[in-house]
Amino acid sequence: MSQFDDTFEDLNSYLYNRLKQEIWNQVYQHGTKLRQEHLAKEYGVSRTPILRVLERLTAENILEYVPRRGFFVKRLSLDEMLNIFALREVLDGAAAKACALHASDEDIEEIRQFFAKFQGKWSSDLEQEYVIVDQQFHSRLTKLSGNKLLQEINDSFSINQFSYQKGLMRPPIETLAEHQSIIHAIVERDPLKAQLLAMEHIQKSMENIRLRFDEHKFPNR
Amino acid sequence: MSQFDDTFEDLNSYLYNRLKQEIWNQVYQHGTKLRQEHLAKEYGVSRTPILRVLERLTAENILEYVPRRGFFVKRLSLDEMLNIFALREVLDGAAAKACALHASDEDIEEIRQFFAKFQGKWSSDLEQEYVIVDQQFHSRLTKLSGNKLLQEINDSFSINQFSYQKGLMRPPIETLAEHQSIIHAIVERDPLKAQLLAMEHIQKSMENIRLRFDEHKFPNR
DNA sequence: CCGTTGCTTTTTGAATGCAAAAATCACTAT
DNA sequence: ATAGTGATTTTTGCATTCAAAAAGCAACGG
Repeated sequence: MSQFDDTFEDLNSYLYNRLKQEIWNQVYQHGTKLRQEHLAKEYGVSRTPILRVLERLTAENILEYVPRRGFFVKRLSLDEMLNIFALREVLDGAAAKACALHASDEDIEEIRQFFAKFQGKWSSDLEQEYVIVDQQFHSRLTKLSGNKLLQEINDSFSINQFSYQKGLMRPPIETLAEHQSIIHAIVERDPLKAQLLAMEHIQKSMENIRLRFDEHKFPNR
Repeated sequence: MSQFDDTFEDLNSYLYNRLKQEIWNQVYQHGTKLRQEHLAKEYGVSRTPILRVLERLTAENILEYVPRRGFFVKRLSLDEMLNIFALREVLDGAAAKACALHASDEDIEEIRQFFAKFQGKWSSDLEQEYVIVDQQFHSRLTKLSGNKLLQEINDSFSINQFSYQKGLMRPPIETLAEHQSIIHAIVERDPLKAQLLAMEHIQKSMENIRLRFDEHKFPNR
């Protein structure tokens, strides 16, 4: 795995990946303060390399830094969540458009196969797998757009972490159809259509968040 | 100025702003290696706070970090430049749309006045001022969109630094008209039109970069 | 019972020290 | 000259230290 390479290559990026992963996995809850000494002990290093990582994750908007107080796992308000989706709308739109324009035929063929295994009946296992493939699909489109900035932005600002949280996803049946139609537009090399469909796709997810929030006031915090 | 507040508030953000500014002002050329000791002496501090800042600017894509080698002022290739504009196209589009939708009447009135002083004849002074106002205009739209993420992204990834570099700007006469029509669409509360015009506006700047690059191979090594 | 005050402990911010890697330079041999 | 080699200097990476700020806590008074 690439995580192992990082281990030997460079302590800094190893710690970075590890902490980011643990935040992702909710080892540290939203709002938690990350004490430097604690992390240092946990990872068997001193505070110095920890601080570098904290600084970096802060710049990526995954942590929040309050001078003289410390670093906290960022807790997202409804507004911030909606902002993320408003952003994803245009980013994923741009990625889909660029794919339709620039991706190679082989890459497009690969995309076409992405959801092949989800044609039959749904099972609980399959639904779980779908969440992963969904995420891979979006990240693949971003990659194939050829715009590295798009990738970097998606990795920052908690965008990916947040978008695929448990409890926020729409039912696969809904989103599968949307994914298929985006793929279709890309296969047809119709940039505008791909863009608009990708944007609608995210808009609907955004609407979903809004609804859930209104209902349960969110089981978070 | 807010820069002064930062000075007294927090060494970290003071150093951050200062170094960022100096990179902006080309005190350190693209590609230059930033030696920690040198910066520490320059700013009269130790390497520790410097390192934090370097780490942060790296996450913002303004510096490049090579393990065991150091931090370098990032040099942008043509592709990276075009990527920035491809991104700005959708970001500024989203901002303009959000303004047309959500900005208050007072804020819109303020925007309407932005380019009032550029109605008459052009002078060299006025052209210089226009560059500033241009930048303020775009950043104002982003702010009024109400989406903080949009602002943060524009501040990161060298997007703003790069977009308003000397030598990349189009003639004011061209862009002024485009700015006016974007403003008009916002005043009319026409989100779609505002979005499309903003996107076209950036597209044209992108085309401009491409042309310049073809011509002179760019006077940037 | 709650809030305030002052003391103790914890945690952060920044400087310093030291080992290891990288860069530089001088020297040699081709 | 040029390429290659080894010694010296510089620079980075990480640990440690210490002062200053913040958090925690206990005694006190309302």
